[in-house]
Amino acid sequence: MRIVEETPYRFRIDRTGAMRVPGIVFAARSLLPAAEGDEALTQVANVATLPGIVTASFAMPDVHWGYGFPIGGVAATDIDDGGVVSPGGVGFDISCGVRLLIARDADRSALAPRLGPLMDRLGHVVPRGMQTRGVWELPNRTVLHEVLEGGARFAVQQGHGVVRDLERCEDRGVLDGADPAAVSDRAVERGLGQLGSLGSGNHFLEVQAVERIFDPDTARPMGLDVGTVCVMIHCGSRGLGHQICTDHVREMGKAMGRYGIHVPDRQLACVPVRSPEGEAYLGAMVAAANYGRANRQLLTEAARRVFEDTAGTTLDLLYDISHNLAKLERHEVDGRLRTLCVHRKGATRSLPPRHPDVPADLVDVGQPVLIPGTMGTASYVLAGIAGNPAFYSTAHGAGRVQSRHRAARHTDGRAVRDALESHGVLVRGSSWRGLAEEKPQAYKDIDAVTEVSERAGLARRVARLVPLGVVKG
DNA sequence: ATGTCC
Repeated sequence: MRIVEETPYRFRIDRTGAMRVPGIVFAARSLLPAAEGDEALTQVANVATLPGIVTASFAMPDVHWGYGFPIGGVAATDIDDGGVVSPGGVGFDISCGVRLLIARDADRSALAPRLGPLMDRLGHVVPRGMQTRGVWELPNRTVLHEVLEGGARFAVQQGHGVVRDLERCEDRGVLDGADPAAVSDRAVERGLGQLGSLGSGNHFLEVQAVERIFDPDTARPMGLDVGTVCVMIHCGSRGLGHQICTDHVREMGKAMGRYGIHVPDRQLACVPVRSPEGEAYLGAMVAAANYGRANRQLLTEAARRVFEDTAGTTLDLLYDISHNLAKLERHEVDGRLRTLCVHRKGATRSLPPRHPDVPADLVDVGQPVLIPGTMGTASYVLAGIAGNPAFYSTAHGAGRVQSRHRAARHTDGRAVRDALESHGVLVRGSSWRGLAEEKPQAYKDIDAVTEVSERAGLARRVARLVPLGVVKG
């Protein structure tokens, strides 16, 4: 496999073999994996073989190895030209995403004396870790089905939030087309008790402060200034989404042959979007997406109660965005407007100014793009820009450079906590093993990832946020 | 990511 440097921030994998389109990697030499034989870049090339794929198999600056598709991958298929949908292009944690809340009445210096008690309270009320119960244990399947169909909108209707929250959610907090019948009994069982919980791995709830503004004219309407206190919530659809992915990968693996589809990796199981199996997956995926959005909404309410009680401040939602999702979108390809199934796996949608799906009061600046770093490092707010070449997508995080296993091999989670606290970041963890797996050294440099995202023409940096305290899944 | 393998 040959990597061609098109510009310092854009690399091309030329078509070979069964590839239908080239691979395009937005990165810098310093972020690019050791080119030949790299697993993530091989996955970029594998994705390029999928039926109906258009333009290119894209990789974002945080690309790394994943299940079938790379994490940090974007692939769009033309649904009227045999285009497929692949659960591997969404990921196991369907609708995993980020929301950012802004504290209205307390800046960093005002909050400082109360940070310890605040983190203690957050640590007490935010459910996290494997197999945890959520803050809203659903009484029965009927209510769960309402979550699957209504997402964050249903949560707000039930009193868990305010209407303004929905104006700042992707798709106003709910995607149409959920099909609870395509969600297995086992997925439902797993989903009943976990709504309003972080989970584990890289998921977190973090108290942050704006440390630097890159673009004041965009930061101002977003409500961000140096010293502004924020809460970032990163979580997904827990066991429900995981089970849906597992179920539908299995079904697609069996059905693929009937559609004459052959892929270079069985983890790329896929079927045409316009097929019974494809529609079933998308209906179940939308249900999980709505569950993930309701999950973040419930955790928002838990954080709000703590901030109001402990610091006397209200939390306003800046934006909520998923970075693991496939969406049917209209895009112009080769001069023709087409309906595409855009897979974003570890990639953030980033709509430009004046796009109709950007919240009305932010339409002049573009969609907020939320990019968390790893525990103890910075996170970023960016804004979508016109001319994004990857179906309006950009990076989603720092991106791993070490596997979980390698990260934890010679590291004690206590040492990770101590190092963070010595830098003034309060840590409320879930497991020592988990902290070791998430040590900052296991990830790429988030400053580099976001700088390259900007230089590659994917988005523009607005603000850099630093952590004050982290509740870790 | 995940009742870290039905």
